[in-house]
Amino acid sequence: MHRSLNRTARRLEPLAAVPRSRHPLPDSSDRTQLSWSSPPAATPPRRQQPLDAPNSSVLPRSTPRHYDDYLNLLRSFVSRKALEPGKQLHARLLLSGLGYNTILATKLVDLYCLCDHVTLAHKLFDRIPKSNLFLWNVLIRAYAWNGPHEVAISLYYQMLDCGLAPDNFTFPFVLKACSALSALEAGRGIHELVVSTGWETDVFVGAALIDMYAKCGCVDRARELFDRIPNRDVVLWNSMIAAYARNGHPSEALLLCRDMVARGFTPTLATLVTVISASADAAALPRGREIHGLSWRRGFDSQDKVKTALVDMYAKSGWVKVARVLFEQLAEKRIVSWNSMICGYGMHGHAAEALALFDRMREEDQVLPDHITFVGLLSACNHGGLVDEGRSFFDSMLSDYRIPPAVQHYTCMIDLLGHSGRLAEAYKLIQDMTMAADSGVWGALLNACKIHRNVELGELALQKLIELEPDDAGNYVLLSNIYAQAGKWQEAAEVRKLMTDRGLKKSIACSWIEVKNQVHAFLVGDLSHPSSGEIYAELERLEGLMAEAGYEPDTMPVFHDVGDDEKRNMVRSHSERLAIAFGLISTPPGTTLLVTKNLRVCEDCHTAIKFISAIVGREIIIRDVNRYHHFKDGECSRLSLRQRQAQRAPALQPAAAG
DNA sequence: ATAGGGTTAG
Repeated sequence: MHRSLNRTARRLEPLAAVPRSRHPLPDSSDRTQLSWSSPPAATPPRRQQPLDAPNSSVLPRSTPRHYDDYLNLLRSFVSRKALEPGKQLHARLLLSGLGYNTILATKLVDLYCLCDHVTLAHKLFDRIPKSNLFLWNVLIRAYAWNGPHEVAISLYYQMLDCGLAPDNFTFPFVLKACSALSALEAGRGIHELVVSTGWETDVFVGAALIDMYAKCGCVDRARELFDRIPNRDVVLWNSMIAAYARNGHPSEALLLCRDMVARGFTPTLATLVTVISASADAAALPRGREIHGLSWRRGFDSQDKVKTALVDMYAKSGWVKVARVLFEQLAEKRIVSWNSMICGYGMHGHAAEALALFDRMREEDQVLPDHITFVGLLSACNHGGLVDEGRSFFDSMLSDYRIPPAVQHYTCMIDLLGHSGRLAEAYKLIQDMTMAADSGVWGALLNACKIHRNVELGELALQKLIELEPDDAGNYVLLSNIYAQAGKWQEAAEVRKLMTDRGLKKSIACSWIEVKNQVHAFLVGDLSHPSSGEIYAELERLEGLMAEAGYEPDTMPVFHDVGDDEKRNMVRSHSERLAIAFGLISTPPGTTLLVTKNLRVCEDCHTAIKFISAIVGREIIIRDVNRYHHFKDGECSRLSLRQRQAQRAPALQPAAAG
């Protein structure tokens, strides 16, 4: 009836819209000082009476004028996030009899949420009628933003139980909580309701759904949804681009960005940061530079966030010096920038530079290191063979910076100790861990066991790995190699059989190189490239020169059940070699080559590429799944075992020189 | 009255 008088009608709405039985008030003994308590049961509230209507007992304090004053005050508190005045007003409202007014209470809940006092907000929420969708939205939002995210989802279900239909605000909030938890099942259920309530094509709801699917790893679902939304805006495009980027599809991210520009959308800062990071992940320097150019044309390149993404991109593409130049240009160096540069040095094996940069960061004293800084430092120590420095960083995390080491830090330490042959120490560290060791930790130990040919510990690590990830073929392959190296052919074969019995296949090695803006990918023994003839001719030419220089193929990485000649052929046509040979014949002499490989570079290729770099006089950068290898003049930036041992020798015998 | 996307590691 009075629906057309929206404002008035809302203010005057009857209060008892939610049956009390569904939301029992806590008993009175439980009430805290600030609770929005209803009057004691002996004098039940006159719930059917409009709040600010004349009432013989509360007439002076519920005049409309009074109400508006409160509302205006609360509005200003919300906009200023003024918590203390809000609390005082809360107390006064309790006395004034406006304690049941949904709108005022909701504003107060809103204020408490915005001031990070979610507990207080929730207490208040529990004591007021919940007929108001806005009230639910505000509280769900608070938990979605600040956690615990589970509460946001459970509130959403409670809201449905109350018979309220979620709207275009509820969905993005609750979906954000699902994203944070990677709660795919809950997200799917919410999606169903989105569809049946007709909100699927709303850009806000759509973006939230895309984000949820992306963070649960379902890029394809995200894309289906994206395609179904007719009127997309920039944020929706950005969400989909980010969905590809975060799920390991950098090329799709870049293509979609191109598509977006082609359709007349102007990239925003978020677009550029996302695609720059995508091209960093793809180690796609030409495309990264193209986007650098685009950022420049759009006037975004001077922004620190773009610049930091570029630091990361250039570092990952092998241009560490350019990254450093951009890093120095930053107006303000925040933790992300320091981390990008430190990690950039670390992954290229420039341990000294990484450590020096960390020292400078501490001297400048503007920002504190975080857990990522330590991942970077530890991996720098790892790639530089600095075991004792790594140990001391690891110890200082907690003692100097109050950062408890997380699983990743343990993984770095196991890697570091393990690579250096300190297997017992590594295993001891796993046993001392304060949390459960994950597959990364055991994987690091297993890898170390392979390098140092420790069969017993390797078996143990593999047992753990099979429990944790029974479907990962790589584990079986590693153990099989350990057995093979120890001459235990029988066991090696059993592991291989176990793997095939379970229907597992090793992922196929693939390497790629970009030449003139085009990606050329190669599989092992690949003959499909148009230049295959020239590629294999080049490899043969190099092999002759390598043999003269003293190169001996090591066929150990290849399984024992293959004949020697075949082994030799398999090794010589490893994908990284094909990519290098193609790079050599299709770029001018002296050009640095950047090859990316989806798995690790095998030991034999590692040796072979050292020879190649010397023979052709080129710098060759290989980015494998773990790190970067810079091959130059017959050497690699990845220290050999002997070099590592030489480095730590002085530390082991401090007094000997005396 | 309330809303969505972006950078570092693993």
